[in-house]
Amino acid sequence: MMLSQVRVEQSFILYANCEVIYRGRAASTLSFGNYLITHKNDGTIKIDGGSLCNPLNYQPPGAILNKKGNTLISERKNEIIKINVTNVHFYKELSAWSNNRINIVKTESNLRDYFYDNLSELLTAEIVESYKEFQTPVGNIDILAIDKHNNYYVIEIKRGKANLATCSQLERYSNYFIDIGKNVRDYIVSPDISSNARLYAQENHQIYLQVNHKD
Amino acid sequence: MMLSQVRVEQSFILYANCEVIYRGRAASTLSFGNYLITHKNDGTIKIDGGSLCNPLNYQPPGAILNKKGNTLISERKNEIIKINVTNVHFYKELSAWSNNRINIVKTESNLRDYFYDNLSELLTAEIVESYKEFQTPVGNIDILAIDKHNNYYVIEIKRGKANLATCSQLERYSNYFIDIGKNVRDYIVSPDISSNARLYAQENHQIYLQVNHKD
DNA sequence: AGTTCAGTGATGCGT
DNA sequence: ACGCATCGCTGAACT
Repeated sequence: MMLSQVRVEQSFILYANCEVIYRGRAASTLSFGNYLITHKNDGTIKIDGGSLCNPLNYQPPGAILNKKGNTLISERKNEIIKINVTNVHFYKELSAWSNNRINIVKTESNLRDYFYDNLSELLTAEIVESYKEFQTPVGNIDILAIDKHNNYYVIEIKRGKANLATCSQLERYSNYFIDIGKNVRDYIVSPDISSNARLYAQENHQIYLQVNHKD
Repeated sequence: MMLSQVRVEQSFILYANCEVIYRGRAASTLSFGNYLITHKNDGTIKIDGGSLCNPLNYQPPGAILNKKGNTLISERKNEIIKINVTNVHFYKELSAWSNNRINIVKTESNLRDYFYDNLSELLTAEIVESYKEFQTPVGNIDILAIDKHNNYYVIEIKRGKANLATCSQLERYSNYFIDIGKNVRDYIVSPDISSNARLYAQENHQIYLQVNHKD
C-alpha cells in the first residue's frame, strides 16, 4: 500500500510523542519522547526538548515539509529530517505570525564607530588618516589609522571578551603591513580580555585598550 | 496601585500580540506583533517570529520568569527581558516534556579520530609519537605527531570549510614549537577550504589535505 | 568560575 | 553563488 505525501506550508506548533532521524552534513538520532515541533512558512522547522535554548533538531529556512501518514519529512539540499509521530498531544496552526525585525544596539559596529570617532584622543597620537573595515587579502581590519610619522595603527575591536583568536586575527593583519615595510602598532580594543590573550598580547607587542560601550 | 509579581516555573507556549524589550550585554526592542513565546522549566524562554530559525529574543537556562499583570519579566544575571502582552491568542502548558539528549555523528572529533588512526598513511611519514588535543599555552592542538627525524607535525582539523581563521589558529600553534627550536610542518585537514585560506596556506608553508568524512 | 573551541552553527553583508 | 565576520551566539569540556 502506497501512502501519499502531502506538502505542508502552514505554520504550526505540535506537541507530540515522536522520534527524530536526521541525515545530512552530520547525522543524528533522537529517541522517542515528548517534543515540541515548530514549523514556520519559510520552511524553518525546530524540534525542542524540555530544556536548553537550542533545538535538538532543526532545518533552517528553505526546507520543504511533507506529511506521509504519521511521518513528517523536512528536506533541504542534502539534509533530511524524519519525524515519526506516535501520539499527538496537541496541534495548533498559527496565523498572522509577525515578521518584524529586531533592533539591536551595543554591537561591535557601535563600539567600532565610537572608537573611530574618537581616534586621536583614545590613541593619544596625531592621526592623519583613518579607515573603517580596511580591506586586505588577509581580511578586513576594523580600524586602520596612520599618524604623522607614518606609523600604522592596526586596531581590532571586540564587543565582548577578547581571546587568543582575537590576538591571532590581529597578528595576521599586522604581518600584512610588516611584509610591505610599514611600521606597525597593534591594538586590541574591547571591554574585557581573557588571561591567556592578555599574556599573548604582551609577549607579541599588542597593546590592549579597555573600553566600555557608551550608553 | 501595586501589582504583585508571580513566579512562573511551568513550561508553556503562548501565542500573543506583544512587544519585547531586552537589556543586557546588548539591548534591543521588538515592536508589537504576534509572536510565539516558549518557556521551559529550566528558565529558557524564546520569542519566535514568523520566519528564520533563531528566536528574536531569548534567555538561556537559569533565567527566572515572573508575571506582573500583563507583563512577563525574565531575569538572569545582568540580562532582562520584558514582554508586554496585549492580546493572548493562545496559551498551553506543556507537561512531561522529554529531556533526551541527541546523538550526533560526523563531527570534527570523528574526523580527528579517523585521521589520528591513519596518521602514518595519510602523512606518508614514519610517525613515532602522536597526540590528540595536545595542550599548549596558546591552545589545544587537534593532532600533534612526531616522526623519526624529530619533525613536528602540527595538524588542525575542520569538519567543514577551513578559512583564514583556521590558518591563523594553525600558525599560532606552529609558532609555539618554532619558538622552542623544533622543526615544524603545518597541516590543515578538512573536506574543503576557502580560496583565501588556500592562498594564505600556500604562502605560509601550510599543507592542505583534503579528506572526507567516512560513512 | 574562567577559557577554549565546535556547531547540521545561523545570519547578514559583501563581492 | 561564494566568502567572510559577527553573534546577547549556545553548549560542552576541561582547568
